[in-house]
Amino acid sequence: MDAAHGIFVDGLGAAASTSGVLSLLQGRIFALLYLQQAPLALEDIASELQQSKSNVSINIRGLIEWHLVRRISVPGSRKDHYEAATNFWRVMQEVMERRFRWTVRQVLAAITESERALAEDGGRGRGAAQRATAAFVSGRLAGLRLFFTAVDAAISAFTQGKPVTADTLQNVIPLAASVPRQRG
Amino acid sequence: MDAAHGIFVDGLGAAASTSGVLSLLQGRIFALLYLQQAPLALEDIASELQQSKSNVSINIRGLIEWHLVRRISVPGSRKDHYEAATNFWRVMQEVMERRFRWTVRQVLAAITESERALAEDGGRGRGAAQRATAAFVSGRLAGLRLFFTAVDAAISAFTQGKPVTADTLQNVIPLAASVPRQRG
DNA sequence: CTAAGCGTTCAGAATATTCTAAACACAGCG
DNA sequence: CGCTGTGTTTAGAATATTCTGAACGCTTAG
Repeated sequence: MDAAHGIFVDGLGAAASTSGVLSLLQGRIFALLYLQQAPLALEDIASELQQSKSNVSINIRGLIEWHLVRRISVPGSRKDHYEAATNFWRVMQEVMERRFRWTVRQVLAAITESERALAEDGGRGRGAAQRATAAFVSGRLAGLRLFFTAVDAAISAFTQGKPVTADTLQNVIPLAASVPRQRG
Repeated sequence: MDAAHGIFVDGLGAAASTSGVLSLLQGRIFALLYLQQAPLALEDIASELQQSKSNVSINIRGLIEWHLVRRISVPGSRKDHYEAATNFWRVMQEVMERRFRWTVRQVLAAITESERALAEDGGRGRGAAQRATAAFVSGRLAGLRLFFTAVDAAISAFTQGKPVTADTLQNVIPLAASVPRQRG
């Protein structure tokens, strides 16, 4: 591996490790493959990056799931070979859907569950103070739902190639709990 | 903490832990504060979530940096109090800039460094094969740069409230290294 | 049918991260 | 002044993650 290649592998590895999507090693594997004209065998990747085959095997599976790497069969050889994919837009769609949107849905699900628990609880507590608290909580949940629903819609539009504006998001600002005096 | 509150805290904790932005505990802290009418002291948060004060202290610092929580001073008390912020758009801008965009810049920096190393190397190797390889690598780096530059611009536009379309991104598809025969 | 080559799985080692409790620093009160 | 109640720092414990090498199963060459 020459100098440029080494720098690229290290750089993408570092970027990947802070991405929240790929591991450091996955970044390195992709970088190695991306600058390669011919597909590489698992063993070649492992030795080039000084990692065990098992580790490369596991990490490369993730890269394939993100559509960042393709497994291809090379005629003369029994080994699996791999090459970098270059349709980055496809990868981005995948990340948007499977990671960001999934997290958004998790939040929405939590809100829904909390609202249900709150409603069931309404049959119990009776005091005026308790009703006021419930109303406050309900309002807060509604505010968060509004925002995350908008985010969900924005991601959906973006991945479908439609233009996206932030204006819905910008205007979702529930009232603060108190008038804060910021501290120095 | 009542049932609805508990569900919300657990749900946001789970969501946060897979977000790549917040830790599990940060998700829980925010959830706790968000459903609270009055600001809470550090100690209250720690005892409610069954964590040490030091741990809460460290995690809450991150929440403040993301503008998800505000530190406020309560007249009667010497303790620091905290309340949830509700300007989620602001938070999103921050995350876009400080996390996504930063990763994008890391990739662009890696590309630039690699290109420089490649150019310096050009003064050395002389064979036709070596020149062809260098040309290929150069093309690959250029392709990646194109895409990530577009992503950078898109993030920039989005955080400034301008509409964003994916069309630039969709069309950045460098040629594959080989014509792959996909394996079953 | 056997043996070799290959990728994957798995138990445990190596490493990184998260968390705690004790020590510390700093403020306000007596 | 010193004492008390704060938040922060820090060293190390607890936990989670990543990595390795051996074992396994599958395929194919001989």
